Amino acid sequence: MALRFHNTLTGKTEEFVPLRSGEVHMYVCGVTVYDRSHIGHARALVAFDVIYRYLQFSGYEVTFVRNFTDVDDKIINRANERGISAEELTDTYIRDFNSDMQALRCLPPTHEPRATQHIPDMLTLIQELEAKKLAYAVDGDVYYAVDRFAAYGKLAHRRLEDMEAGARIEVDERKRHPMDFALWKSSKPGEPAWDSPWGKGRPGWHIECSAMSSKYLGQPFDIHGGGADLIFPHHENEIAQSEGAKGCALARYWLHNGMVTVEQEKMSKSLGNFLTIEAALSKVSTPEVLRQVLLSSHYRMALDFSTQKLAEAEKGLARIYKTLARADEAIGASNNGDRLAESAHINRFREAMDDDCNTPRALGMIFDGVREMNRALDGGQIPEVAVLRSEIAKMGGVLGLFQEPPAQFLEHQKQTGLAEASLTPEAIEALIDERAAARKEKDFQRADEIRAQLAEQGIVLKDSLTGTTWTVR
RNA sequence: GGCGGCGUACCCAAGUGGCUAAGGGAGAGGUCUGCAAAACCUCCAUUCACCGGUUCGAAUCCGGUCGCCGCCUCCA
Repeated sequence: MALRFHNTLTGKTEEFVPLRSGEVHMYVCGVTVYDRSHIGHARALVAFDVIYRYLQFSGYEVTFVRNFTDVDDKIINRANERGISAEELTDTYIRDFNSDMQALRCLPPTHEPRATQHIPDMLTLIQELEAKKLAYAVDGDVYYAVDRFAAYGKLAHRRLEDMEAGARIEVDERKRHPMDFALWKSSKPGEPAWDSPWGKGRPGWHIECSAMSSKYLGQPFDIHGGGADLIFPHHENEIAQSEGAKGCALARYWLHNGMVTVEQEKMSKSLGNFLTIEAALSKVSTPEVLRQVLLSSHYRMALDFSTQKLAEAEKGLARIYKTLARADEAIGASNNGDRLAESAHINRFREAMDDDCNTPRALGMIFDGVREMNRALDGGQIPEVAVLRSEIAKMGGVLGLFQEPPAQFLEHQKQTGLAEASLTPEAIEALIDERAAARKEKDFQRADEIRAQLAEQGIVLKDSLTGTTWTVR
């Protein structure tokens, strides 16, 4: 089966055929850097990171562009509040963003352009629109004339007339049409400003994506992605700008991820229910746990975030890593199953991923593989184990999961759990020694007392031929 | 008001015309163990919000009802 994506533009799931064979050009809307990124951003970033990885896995050469919006009202206001420059503010949050991305194992895109570094490209584009009478200037501002673009509303599947009816639109007398949007805004004193044919000012929000996407990817390009909340107006306006100016399509496949909700409500600052990536990561033993949660539901569905989901993902990941650790021990460092032909697992994984990047189904395949691997381990079938181990590594590579050495993951989880318990490893070891002595004396009553005592404090003992080891919870 | 989506077991979550409704978590029993843990095995939805219809056959298509969510304003 061929790779298929759900395309917002057509409302259908379609086979993916890139413009140029073997190459994919993809643009994803990044973040506005005026604050820490939250788990809603993480959802979008991870979703498209997996799509990026899977396209590469499928043999495509991918050019992936993701922007930083580093000029906008929120940035200016926040910088003023703090008495720092907009640039200082955005530099700080770009650094934080990068560290979040690294933690979440998101691969760096091919290009990460910043809006402020592409002002001339935007000015050129606005002038093209003005020349085509798709834009008009009023007192140093420039607006896009939506009713001059016949296809306006085609992405969001709305008609201009319908939007006016119930919409909460601020009436701006200077606009020719209530839905007209700013391409260029005149600046007040003290605000970041660039020279333009219309006087000092700064770009509107949507124009940067139109300018930067075509600059790095050409037009049309293959895939344009972002959160579902960007469909209207942001992406609709990008289409109006780019297609209006160039007379050809902007992008062919429009992909949108679903929103993250908390207790059934979308995260937002006003509701006070947003959770930063940093805060979410502080609740888990390793960042992969958050990534696992994010990939446990299909990228287009709404995802209701909860600490329960984190806990379940933590257990699921631990199950996988435990098996991988067993496998690595059984196989030994030298041996590997890479040379062996791909088996049914990889093919079923591909089928799941080909189906609009169905990561929950793909994870199901992986858990199937894990069970099979444990069975092979129990049965001492090492060659089978080696093949499965290599397959799971490959599938994990596409999802950006199971990338840690298993022993390291398990140790990490142990440490995290231990931090919540009130015991030191030394104290635990001492009790284990005492228990070992008791067991040697066949004093099982005392031995069981120690087990129970530790269990009460969340420490689980595991006896084996080589001695007793412990884990948390 | 317009547009879009969702409602599947105790919880999470795939499946969108036809073999036994994936997978994970929780729970129950078993194998193993001095006892445990882990792992494995078995069980855990004759049923997919509800009501009609189409069909040889529907969770899946069509119509309607109820409930929830998102967008239409800055938003990933």
